[in-house]
Amino acid sequence: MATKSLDKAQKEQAILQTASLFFARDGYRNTDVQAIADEVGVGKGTIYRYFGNKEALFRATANAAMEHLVSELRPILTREGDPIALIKEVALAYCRFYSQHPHYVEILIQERAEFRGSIPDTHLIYRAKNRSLFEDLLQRAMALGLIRKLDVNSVTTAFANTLYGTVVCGCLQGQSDDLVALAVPAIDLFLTAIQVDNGVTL
Amino acid sequence: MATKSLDKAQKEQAILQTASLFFARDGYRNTDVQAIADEVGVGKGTIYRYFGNKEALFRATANAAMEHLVSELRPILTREGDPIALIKEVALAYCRFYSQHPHYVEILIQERAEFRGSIPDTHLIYRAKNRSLFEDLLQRAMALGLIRKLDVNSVTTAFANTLYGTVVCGCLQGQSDDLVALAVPAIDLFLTAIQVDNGVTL
Amino acid sequence: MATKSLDKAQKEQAILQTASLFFARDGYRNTDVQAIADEVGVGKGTIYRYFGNKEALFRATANAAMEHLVSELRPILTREGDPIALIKEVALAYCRFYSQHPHYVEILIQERAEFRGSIPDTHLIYRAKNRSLFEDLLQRAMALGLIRKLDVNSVTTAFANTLYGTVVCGCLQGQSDDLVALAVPAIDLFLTAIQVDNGVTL
Amino acid sequence: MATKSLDKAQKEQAILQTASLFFARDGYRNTDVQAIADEVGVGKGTIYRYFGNKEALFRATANAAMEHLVSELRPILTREGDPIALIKEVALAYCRFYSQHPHYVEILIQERAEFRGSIPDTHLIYRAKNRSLFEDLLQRAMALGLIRKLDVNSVTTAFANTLYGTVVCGCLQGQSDDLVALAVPAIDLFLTAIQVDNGVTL
DNA sequence: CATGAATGAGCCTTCATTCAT
DNA sequence: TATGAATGAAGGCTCATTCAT
Repeated sequence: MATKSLDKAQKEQAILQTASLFFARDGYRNTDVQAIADEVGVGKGTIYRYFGNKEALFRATANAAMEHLVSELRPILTREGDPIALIKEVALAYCRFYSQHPHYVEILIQERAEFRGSIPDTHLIYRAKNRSLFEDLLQRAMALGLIRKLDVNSVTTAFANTLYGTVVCGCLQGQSDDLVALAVPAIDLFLTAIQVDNGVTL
Repeated sequence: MATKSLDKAQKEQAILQTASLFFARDGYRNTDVQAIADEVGVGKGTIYRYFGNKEALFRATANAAMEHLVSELRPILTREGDPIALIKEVALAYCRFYSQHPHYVEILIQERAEFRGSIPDTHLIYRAKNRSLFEDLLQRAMALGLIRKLDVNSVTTAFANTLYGTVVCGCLQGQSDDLVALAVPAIDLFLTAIQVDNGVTL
Repeated sequence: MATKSLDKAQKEQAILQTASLFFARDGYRNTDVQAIADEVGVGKGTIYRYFGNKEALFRATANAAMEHLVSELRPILTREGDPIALIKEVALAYCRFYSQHPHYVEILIQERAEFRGSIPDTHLIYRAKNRSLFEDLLQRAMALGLIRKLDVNSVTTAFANTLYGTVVCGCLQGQSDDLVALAVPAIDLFLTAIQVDNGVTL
Repeated sequence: MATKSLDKAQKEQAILQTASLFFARDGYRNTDVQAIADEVGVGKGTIYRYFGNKEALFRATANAAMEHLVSELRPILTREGDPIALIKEVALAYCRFYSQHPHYVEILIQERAEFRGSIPDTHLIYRAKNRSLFEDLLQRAMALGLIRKLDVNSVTTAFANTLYGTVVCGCLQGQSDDLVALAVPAIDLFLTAIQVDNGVTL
């Protein structure tokens, strides 16, 4: 055949892709590196050559998942426009992302389960790296008088945790294909709570 | 000596307790049943006699954790009084519980990681069994005109997911000893959102 | 109940009986002493009190089987009458015995399989103890001129091995309920061969 | 070194050979796969790679034994010449084979003891596959008027069982190095019985 | 005497990782 | 550079035996 073998980058991507699916479907510990190699069509040694060991391979999949997520959310977070609308939009995009890639949720759970404590959670690293963008949105909304004076940090954490809880529990309950619908009430409650004129001081 | 050895129930509890800590600290797959036996001071065979196999032992710890949680929340959920106050109280109790028993969070994560799909998640079974009590509180509050007309089911789910996300992410970030403080903003946002006179229609 | 528990001898017999069936059905190594105890309805400790250990229990079943066999064959071997007829009769009785108690065949195989070499085979001990009775029959027949001059020892061994082979292979092939029919041709060939007037010198 | 390690087929043979000896000497259940690996000088994993599991390894030894036996008997069974002489020759070869490889007898016993019923006995499978060759010899002898009119099937079974009984009992009695001498009387009795001019109708 | 809970040595099997080709 | 055969540490589970009650 013409392209008998993929080039290095393509092969790495193929391994990552397959590993991701296997880790999500079978769990980290139940996934045999050999099975990934067989599925991709490379030797087991190649995987070790590319990724060093099983743990590193796994982490690479977790990172790729988060990179993927960020690549979808960043454009929204950095877009001009009504901050309230953007907050809603990014929240929905977050849910839609996991709805389209439910195995990423499993990856996050697997990571925590297997490596709890030994290294910082990839999910939280990415949250930390990007939360300032979300906080900027809140600041902007506050400056425009669209939302009440709130502790931006606490509210960001609360919202992030709410979305996380919704996505994870939704997937656990087999509603991964409808995470958006599941999240809408939670998002609306959040927006309701932060907006002005509700006569309540938080 | 008087109490040379524990009675059957005590021994079972001791095994469950130790298993719980080991599973939480090392993960399900990284925990050697022998290590649990050694720590408890019984033979490995005794553990197998009591629980059948490693998986059953693990599930027993997950169940015990949930029973424990329920035993703390039920009295609040079934208490008379201001529903809004009770909602807040039960949410705080939920967080306090996990703050005091952070390893239970790990147990839930481990369960999902290892047995995803093969059996319904213990956490969700318990949530399902007890959610009607929470919904009753919302209904009561609604009847009293304390909160807006909302879809009780959706709101319950949203709130449960929020608390779950807060607890899990809090533990992941090493803030397990202060889950209550972490949750307060989220709880207040929720209460703000559902209460009347905020001029917003959900 | 009146006879709440069996007396010592009865209990020993019951254990032996059950052990025999279990060892034959499941094999020595696959038989759990606990299972025997449960089936008999006694404590496991009782079995150990009566028989010492699993191996001794097994040997006791092998011995009982052989005692049983001998108790059926002896009367024939020691009976007066036509030696040729008695030879045939004892051979048929041997086969009939195993046809009626096919699990004894398994016991013999199990014994050999598990204890090969470590102790003399029960089956062969009994054969040795009783072969002189068979040889007496041959001597008698020879003295009466009914059979040719043969080496009694060799012929006895040859016949015993033939019957053994027939019984064992018959059972292995699932023809344990018809060992007699299977043996008749072999027995007749044997009788034909040893009798006079066949013009052949062995 | 030139032949640093054995090639695949050689290694498989070495494992089979060693396994065969261990299973025969210690019994199936008492043989530790690790011990075989150590003796052969390979890792335990290698054995599992080659044979899958302990049972399959065992069955492979049983099959190899039978293939070996057949490879020795077939040339005789298919040779031209005096059928009576060939019958005697093949019988002697059968005994000589087990005399030279007495551990194969143990393998057959072990197989039956451990797997009774769960799978057809290897020994009997091979007997079934090759008995027609022996029956052909009998037919030929009958056609030539060398032996009486007999039921070929019954006689074949009788003879096979006789040889089996002789070999097994011979080995059990520690006479494995002289099975041929042990069998000669039985073989001669058989040949005497089937040949013509003995004035008896079976 | 009888019991059966407790024990722990023993063994099969898996799979991450290595390294000779 | 790619491969995949070989490795062996690790761990789940069983069950004969003991002994306190």
